[in-house]
Amino acid sequence: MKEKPVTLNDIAAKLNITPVTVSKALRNHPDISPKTTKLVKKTAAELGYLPNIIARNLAARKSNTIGVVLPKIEHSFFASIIESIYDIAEENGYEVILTISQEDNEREKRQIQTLLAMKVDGIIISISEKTRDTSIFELVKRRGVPLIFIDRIPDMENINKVAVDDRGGAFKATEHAIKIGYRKIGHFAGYTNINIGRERYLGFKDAMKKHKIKINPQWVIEGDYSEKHGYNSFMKLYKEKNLPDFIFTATYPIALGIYAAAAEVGLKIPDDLDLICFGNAKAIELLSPPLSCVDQSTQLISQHCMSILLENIIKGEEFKPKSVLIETDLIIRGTCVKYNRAK
Amino acid sequence: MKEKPVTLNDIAAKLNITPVTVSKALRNHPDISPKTTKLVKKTAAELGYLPNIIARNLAARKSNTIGVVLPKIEHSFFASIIESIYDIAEENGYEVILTISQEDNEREKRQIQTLLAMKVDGIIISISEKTRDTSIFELVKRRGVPLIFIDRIPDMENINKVAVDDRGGAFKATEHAIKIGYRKIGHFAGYTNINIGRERYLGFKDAMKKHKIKINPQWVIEGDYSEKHGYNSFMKLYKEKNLPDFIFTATYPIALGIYAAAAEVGLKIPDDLDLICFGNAKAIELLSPPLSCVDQSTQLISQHCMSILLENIIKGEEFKPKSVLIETDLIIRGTCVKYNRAK
DNA sequence: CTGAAAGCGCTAACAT
DNA sequence: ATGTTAGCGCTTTCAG
Repeated sequence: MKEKPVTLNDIAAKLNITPVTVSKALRNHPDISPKTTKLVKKTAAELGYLPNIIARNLAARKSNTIGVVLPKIEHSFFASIIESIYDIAEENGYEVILTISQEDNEREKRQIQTLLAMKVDGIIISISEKTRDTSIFELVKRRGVPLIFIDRIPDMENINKVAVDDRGGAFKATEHAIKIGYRKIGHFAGYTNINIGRERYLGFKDAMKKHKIKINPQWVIEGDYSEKHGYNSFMKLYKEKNLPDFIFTATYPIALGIYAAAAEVGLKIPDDLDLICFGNAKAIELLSPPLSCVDQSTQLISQHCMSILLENIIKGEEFKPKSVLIETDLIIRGTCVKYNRAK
Repeated sequence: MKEKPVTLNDIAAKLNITPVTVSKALRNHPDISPKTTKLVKKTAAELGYLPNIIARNLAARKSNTIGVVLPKIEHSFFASIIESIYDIAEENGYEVILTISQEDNEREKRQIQTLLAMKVDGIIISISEKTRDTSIFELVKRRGVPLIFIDRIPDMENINKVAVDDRGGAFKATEHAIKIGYRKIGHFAGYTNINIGRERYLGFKDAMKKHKIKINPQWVIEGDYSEKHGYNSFMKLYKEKNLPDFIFTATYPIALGIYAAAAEVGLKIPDDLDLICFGNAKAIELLSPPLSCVDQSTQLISQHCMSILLENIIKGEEFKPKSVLIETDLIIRGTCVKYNRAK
């Protein structure tokens, strides 16, 4: 019933040559004469030969695969990043194995172990919001497996990383709000145990400090990166009748939560409450009003990430860790346009 | 410098037993005494042993991996599906290898070949919008690799599939528009060479026919599933001053394109043009007005899909193909609420 | 309960 | 230019 897969041996037998010759021919090894190579390839195609990648990887001690660990995929930032990673990997002849930690650091750890066990040639990771223990990353390094962090990066020395200029971007956004006239400014922050939450908060602080505006600590609310955080934090302040005029949010889902909450209680954006967020997405472009944001190029992140990782894979031990910082762009749409609280 | 990975042999040597015993102990084989098993596991942990999955798979002729081929990932429908697939796979001890065809049928074909070459235990696929040739799927079947199609399904006999009741859902949406009073109804369709495009069009037609409304062919525009299709098709009709009162779109990105185009030319939704789309997403819930839609449960799709596939993997040859049809729900939000063209 | 033998399908090094 | 030998690290019979 079930077709037995053809192997190197089958095609060798048919041609009265050895499997080794076939193997080499298939991989365009210069040893083999063009004539034989051609013949072998033709026969392989006829028989519907597909190499057993598992056996190949075992023998070659190389998997031609890179592992990726992302905290989420249902988020346009990560979805977009992984799409380009796949594209670039394919162009360079690599497979990719994606795992999703779901923001769970234990799961993340298990997934990294699995990736090591699968003998991936390199690992790309954006850590979960709960990750604090870096020992697993040290293990990867000790094993000599090239590793690169993107966007969400632990505090470690001598690592490859592609970070976004979170602090600078947050500064730009906050300063823009100040420049158009806002003073009562809040920040719905991400957890500050992780770089992106911390840096975005610092950028916010930098701008406030530069313009000598006192930060109202009640308006700075730390939480996760979700809509829920935005919704709940807004509602809390709303019930306390303690809303600021303007909020800078650490992610776009947080802003989405605010949109939903504001609609629910009948407050108008940007008239009653104005906003800007960190991170771009199709979803916020079509909001009403379209949400302004700090844009981070996922294209650039993926490109730098892959080029560093591939170089590291090729050079191996002698490769010196590289670090790239991606600049951000301020995109002003329907929010954060002008001061709306002329009381 | 680089740590050499510990193997079965290393831990066998240390314990003065054979690798075979170690191998069995690690996998809780009943052969081995609890005492030895415990000792082996302890030592393995101490040495930081990680099994070489490649070698294991080669020897066991089983990869414990399922392959997934999706046309896109930056689309909330697929992102959501793949997230649950990962979760369910993990619960059942399977790895997943995801590939993305980017709606390219050639790439899709290569990816399926790679998956076969990697000896995956099963394959889940949602075909690209261009796929017409089904020979590669026949090959998979001949090779005896369990295969299941989800959502986008080719015309084939005897296959596992989890489809959505596209026709019924499209009917519901269109009929709802008719019931609230619309008569000038258009449909921005997907390519009808693929089931979802075809079925959604048929559902639209069913409803029109049932209510004896003539379909204006100029208002039925076939295209891909993108925003661009929505934008361009809207603009075309707009320029011809030939817009219908109401449009049912085959996907939510198409509707997003219409929102963008309408905003550009200053037409108000739902007053000047009303809409409903097939497929739900966070992004459309927060539009202004929130877009009504036909909702398809990604949860259910993933669950059925995985349970059928896993059963097929276990039963092998004797398994009879299964087919599931997922019902849809009409979600009415800020569009498609009442007839707005009281002229 | 433990081990010895054999091999999964392929590739790398070394001949010829 | 082709073949020989050996082995990647593990698992599966089958013997003891």
